[in-house]
Amino acid sequence: MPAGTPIADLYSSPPDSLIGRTLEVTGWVRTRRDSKAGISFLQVSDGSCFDAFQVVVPSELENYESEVLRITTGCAVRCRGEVVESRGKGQALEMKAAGVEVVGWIEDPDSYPMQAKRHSFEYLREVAHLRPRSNTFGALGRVRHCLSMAVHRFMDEHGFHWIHTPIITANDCEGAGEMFRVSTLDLANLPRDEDGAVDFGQDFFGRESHLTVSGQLNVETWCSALSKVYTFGPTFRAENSNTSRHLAEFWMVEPEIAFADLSDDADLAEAMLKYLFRTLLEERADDMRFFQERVDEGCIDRLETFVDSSFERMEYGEAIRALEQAVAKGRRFDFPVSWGIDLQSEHERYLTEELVGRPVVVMNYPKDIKAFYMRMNDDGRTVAAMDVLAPGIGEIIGGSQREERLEVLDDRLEEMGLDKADYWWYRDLRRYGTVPHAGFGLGFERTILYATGMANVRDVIPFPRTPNSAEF
RNA sequence: UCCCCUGUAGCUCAAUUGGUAGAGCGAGCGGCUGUUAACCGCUAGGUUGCUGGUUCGAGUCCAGCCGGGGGAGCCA
Repeated sequence: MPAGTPIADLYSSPPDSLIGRTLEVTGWVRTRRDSKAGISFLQVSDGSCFDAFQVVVPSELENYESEVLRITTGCAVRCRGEVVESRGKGQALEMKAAGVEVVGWIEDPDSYPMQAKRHSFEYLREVAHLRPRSNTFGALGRVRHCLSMAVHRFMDEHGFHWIHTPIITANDCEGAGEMFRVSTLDLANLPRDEDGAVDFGQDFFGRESHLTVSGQLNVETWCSALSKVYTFGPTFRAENSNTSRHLAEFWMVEPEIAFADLSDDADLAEAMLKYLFRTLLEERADDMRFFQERVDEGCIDRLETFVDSSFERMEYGEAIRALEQAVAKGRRFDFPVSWGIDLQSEHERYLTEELVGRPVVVMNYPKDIKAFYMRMNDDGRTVAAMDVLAPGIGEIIGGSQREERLEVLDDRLEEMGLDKADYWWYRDLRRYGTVPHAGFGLGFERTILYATGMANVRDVIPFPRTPNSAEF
């Protein structure tokens, strides 16, 4: 019982090669329209491309009255018939059905959650199991896949190796935010040590373990052998953050390159993003056209401009000066601007949305606001860190050159009150054949937001996990 | 975690200063048409998120709880 010819194939093949052929189309009915001239029209979608395919059903079919006229939005069907030139406008080809089998009915059409009408994204989140059947989410599914494959293709073509860094980590030293605990202990009856603390020695791994917040530390080890590596997988943050750009479970691309500095890192970020967006424009033109028409009319222009222009690069110090100049001209910010501050959302927005008008890379931040592993610059007060800021989204990439000098790294660990012993294998990389290297993390969902003009990360991942929300 | 907004039919929303609910879309039926966001007519559909309070009377006011959204922080 194989599926029918993919509808994408019907649209990508020359019409002449299809006309006159008898074949099958399988999918879900988007709409049914009847003509009392004795025919019905079914728009059948199988998700292989944006467009549905029109099936013309003559009333002569033996199940026309009994079944075809009862077909509603959402029914699963198998249609067999001859491909003919369409007599109507709006499509070149259509199927003249010789048989229509209703494979799956809609139990109660009146309460079917995915009716043939516009739905709000908020509503669709409540029916995440059915929302893939909508135009928008079908398009997002194909776009997400396209970008995923483009990540791997870009990396592969540039000599990178995909490293499957662990999801579970027993290192309590990743540093970036709250972590989800992984445990097999009986929560109702926790083992205690003599001090009354939970005895994690009895836990599955014999120590505390968590879900990873980043594959970076692990992937650095493989970078120090295979030179060009990356991770691409889920990461987890137990932060209680409730915004349109945060998820508790999200996907991240993390390249790491050896014999490289921050400038090489920014070059890589630029080349990769351009490749991703160029691929998207080429391979999912149908879906992007939809986003342009219904979601964000500027999305295609934005990507085309991005692909054709170079990154705007800016030193942190320059960014501060630009903000101070804006203040001098009367621009108001809630948070005061001075050298040394971490940029607030409003500051980032100003830089990328107002000052530059497209993504901007801010480089070399004050050391006190950045992580221990970022490389100390010669000025002694900044580190080789970079953030790529995008309009409407904020930070889409965070990266840095890593500190490859053991003494400097140790100083930083001490300065930040971290225990060297916890980082023994990370420090080993600096003891044995250490090398300048750099990398970054690209937020995959935020990238999709930027590309499509969607406004909320919960809508660009199939099953969003956020505080208090893990249905489905 | 903090601040703001919000919760009425399957969905999107309306309901004057508190007087016990309406429309559009969707659905069902009928009409019309090679239709395509089809169109026209009729019909069905609601214990107004939950609990309590004020009042002669609560969708409307108050308190608590639950859910949704936006923003902040954290970051990707």
